[in-house]
Amino acid sequence: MQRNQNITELELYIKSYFEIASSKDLHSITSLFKLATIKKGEFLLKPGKHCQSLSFVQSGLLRMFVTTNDKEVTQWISKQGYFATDLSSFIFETPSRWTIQALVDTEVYTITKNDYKKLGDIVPKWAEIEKLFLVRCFTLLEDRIFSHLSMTAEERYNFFFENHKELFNQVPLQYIASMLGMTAETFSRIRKKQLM
Amino acid sequence: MQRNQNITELELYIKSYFEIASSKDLHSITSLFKLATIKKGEFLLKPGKHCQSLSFVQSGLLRMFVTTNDKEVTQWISKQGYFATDLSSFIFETPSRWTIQALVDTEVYTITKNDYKKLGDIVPKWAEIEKLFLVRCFTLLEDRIFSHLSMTAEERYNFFFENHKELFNQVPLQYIASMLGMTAETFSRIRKKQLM
DNA sequence: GTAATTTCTTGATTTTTATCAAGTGCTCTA
DNA sequence: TAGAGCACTTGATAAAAATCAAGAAATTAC
Repeated sequence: MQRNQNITELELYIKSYFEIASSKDLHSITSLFKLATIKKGEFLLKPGKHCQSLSFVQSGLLRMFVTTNDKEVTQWISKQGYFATDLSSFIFETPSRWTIQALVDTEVYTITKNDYKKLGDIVPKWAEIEKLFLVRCFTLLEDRIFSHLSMTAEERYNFFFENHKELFNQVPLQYIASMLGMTAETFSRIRKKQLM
Repeated sequence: MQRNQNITELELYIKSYFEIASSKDLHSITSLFKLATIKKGEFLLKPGKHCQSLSFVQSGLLRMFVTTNDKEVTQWISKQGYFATDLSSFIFETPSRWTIQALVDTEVYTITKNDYKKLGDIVPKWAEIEKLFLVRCFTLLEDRIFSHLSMTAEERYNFFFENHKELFNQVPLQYIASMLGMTAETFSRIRKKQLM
């Protein structure tokens, strides 16, 4: 029962985005994802390693970041219903550039590279589903670039706040600041302004 | 002869990035792309339209941009060996967000949505090639976001200059400035500094 | 529950970048 | 070849954002 309920998030996700998938296909896909728990502070991926898995966040939060000489840059925070991986490393089997770390105890449905490769054989429409998924991701990144070309820090703050309110009291704000391309101080001042 | 030489760029591209494709597959793919010429100033795509085609630049330059109330934002400039399309519109058949316009007379190899759909049936490994292509694009965008999270305007200028020198005397510089997320004035000042 | 650590805020200051306003030079065209 | 439009530069100024330095507040560890 608990098990069924857990799998629901991932199934729901695929179902809602890819109507294309039949119930049978849906089950073929999700059954290859294994539930795992990552404790707060633990790492799902470290830079230089080959990323061997693709994870779907069932609950909790994962942060993807890079540490350069002087500073740490947060690229993305995956909340419930989002995926986390170093896509390039996962697909091309190159060394990973990102660190992925749990911000809180996090439940993930994880598929290994090996099982991932099987999907094409098992699920007739997998190629199509995968394509649609990748294009969706591509478009999100395109939008994010656009936000840096056309918006001020304050506009990016507001836009992100509208779409991810719940993160603002679950995540150290410095990480959101970094992800939006501003310092923690600037973030703090914008935040104050918006709350008044 | 001329014809053979022309097709080469696209074939070379696919060949060099996707070793996976056999000569036969290669020809199946490229033969669906039709050569077309877009005169300087003409449009390949206008916002609101459904993007019906994917184009590969054989020679010339295409600019992808958005016009908002107050300003025009250049998202990308496709030079020889690059593709141009509104990917989201092309795949999901939604209204396009971008304008794509030729900066100079431009030769493109273009495939229609209809023909594109056939590729999966004609080329056994198409799904794999397409996936690799999309992941490559995804990674480029990821890098671009990272550049906005971690670099100053000057660093972005230098990085782009290193990788796309030839654009600097082929394209109105204001477009490159916009694409890098800075004003034409800032771009001009950085440029002066680098030339001295 | 208290100390230690981390996160967040605030103020002062500097740096970066945008904006505004001219002016120069180039290119295309008639 | 004159002149109309662009594209680019330059300077002065304003605005945005970063940096530096304390402190306050919250969280974690003991």
